Amino acid sequence: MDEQPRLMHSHGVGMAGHPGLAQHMDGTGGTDGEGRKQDIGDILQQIMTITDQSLDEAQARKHALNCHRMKPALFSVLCEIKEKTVLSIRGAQEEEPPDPQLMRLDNMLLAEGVSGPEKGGGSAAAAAAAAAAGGVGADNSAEHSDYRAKLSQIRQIYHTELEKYEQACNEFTTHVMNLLREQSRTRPISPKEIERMVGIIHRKFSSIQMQLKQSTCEAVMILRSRFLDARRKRRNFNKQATEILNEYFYSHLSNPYPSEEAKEELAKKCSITVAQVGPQITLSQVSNWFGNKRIRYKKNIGKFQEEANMYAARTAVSATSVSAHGSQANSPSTPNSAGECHEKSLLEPRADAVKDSISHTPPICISLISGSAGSFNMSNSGDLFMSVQSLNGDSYQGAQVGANVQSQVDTLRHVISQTGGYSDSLAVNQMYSPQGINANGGWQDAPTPSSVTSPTEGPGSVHSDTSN
DNA sequence: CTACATGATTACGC
DNA sequence: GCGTAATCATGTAG
Repeated sequence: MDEQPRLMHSHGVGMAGHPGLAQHMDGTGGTDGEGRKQDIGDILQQIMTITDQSLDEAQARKHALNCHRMKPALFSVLCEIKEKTVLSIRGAQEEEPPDPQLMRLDNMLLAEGVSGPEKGGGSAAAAAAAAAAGGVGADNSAEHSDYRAKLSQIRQIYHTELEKYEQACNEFTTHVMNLLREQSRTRPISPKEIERMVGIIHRKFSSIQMQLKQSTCEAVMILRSRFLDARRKRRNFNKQATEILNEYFYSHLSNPYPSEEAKEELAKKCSITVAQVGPQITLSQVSNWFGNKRIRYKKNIGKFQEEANMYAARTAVSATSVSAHGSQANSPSTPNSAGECHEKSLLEPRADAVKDSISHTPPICISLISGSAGSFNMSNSGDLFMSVQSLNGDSYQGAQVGANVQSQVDTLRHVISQTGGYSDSLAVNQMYSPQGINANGGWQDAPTPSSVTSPTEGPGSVHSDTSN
């Protein structure tokens, strides 16, 4: 029933609209269009008025509320209720302990010199890295500076990012605080809640910061591991350095444990000998070298026999020239290593033992000769010469020693050319067993033929320091 | 490319 | 902290 008229009405309205439009388009009926425009304008005006009115009204109401004498009390009550309901639930989470992971990251960044004071930290960390790698720290400055440069790069990026984050955090916090303060005029927002909100924002940003710290740490670790890897990279010592080390080793075969000073000496000498720009040889490298040498020599003496003979011969020659001429004019490296090191580091602490060995000197010489085929015995030659030198200093008859040595060298050469003559030595080994035992004492399990043959221990231990 | 040489590192004991 | 033994990883000669 109603349907019809309504439809009709709507239709009518629709139809009423259309003709107007058509008319307008036709360019006819302008007055009618003007009237409609006016209508729309009126409507808009009305709407605007209404909005303004309502806004004003709202403002007025808001103002009235704010100015209401009950407002502060009401507000505080509402706040209180809110605190009790919402905040108390979250209250437990409020005070979380400092994140251990974050602390770790912070500590690491500090240790690596990323977050510490400006320049010192970086180089300190580089030095630490170098120390960890077993280096001296002063060497490989090129690698060092490279490391430092990259570290400071990381550092810079880190600080820039951190600053950015902090700034963003502050901006956002300020913004939110303003917003909340503004809102607090209309809804119950206590300062405490604002504080809490700020806390949440800070936590969010600190989690972002943690990511930054984490990635910075990763970058530092990668850099560091590369730095260490670079150092770890093996480079063979050059021939001269190896010779110096070998000379020392074989001339102290009975006790191839250079003292700290001896190591320093050797390291210096090797580095100097490496006249080129090549890498310096550090103390730890000398230690490594001796460690490796000892173990490898011990494992396969046969393999090193020839080498041992060669160096023993050299040592003998140099020692001869030393004791015969009292100077080391020729071949700078060889006599030096045989001479200086012994005197300075290896001989001095064992002066009593050396004195002890005086009476044994001739037999030792014999042993040297006879045992030349076995590197172990050869080793004693070096020690022997060493003690001879010191004995010289102790006003032992130099001439006699010189003669002894000379004859040894001659025999040595002969024996070396033969490479046999080992079995003969056994008997003589017995004669100088103190020396052999010495060798066994300090350089114990050396499964050298001579060491095997060397018998008793009793007196040996007494003299064992001779070679030391 | 392979085998060996060799400097460096690591695990362990003292 | 040093030494040993084992091992890794690279250099080098063939």
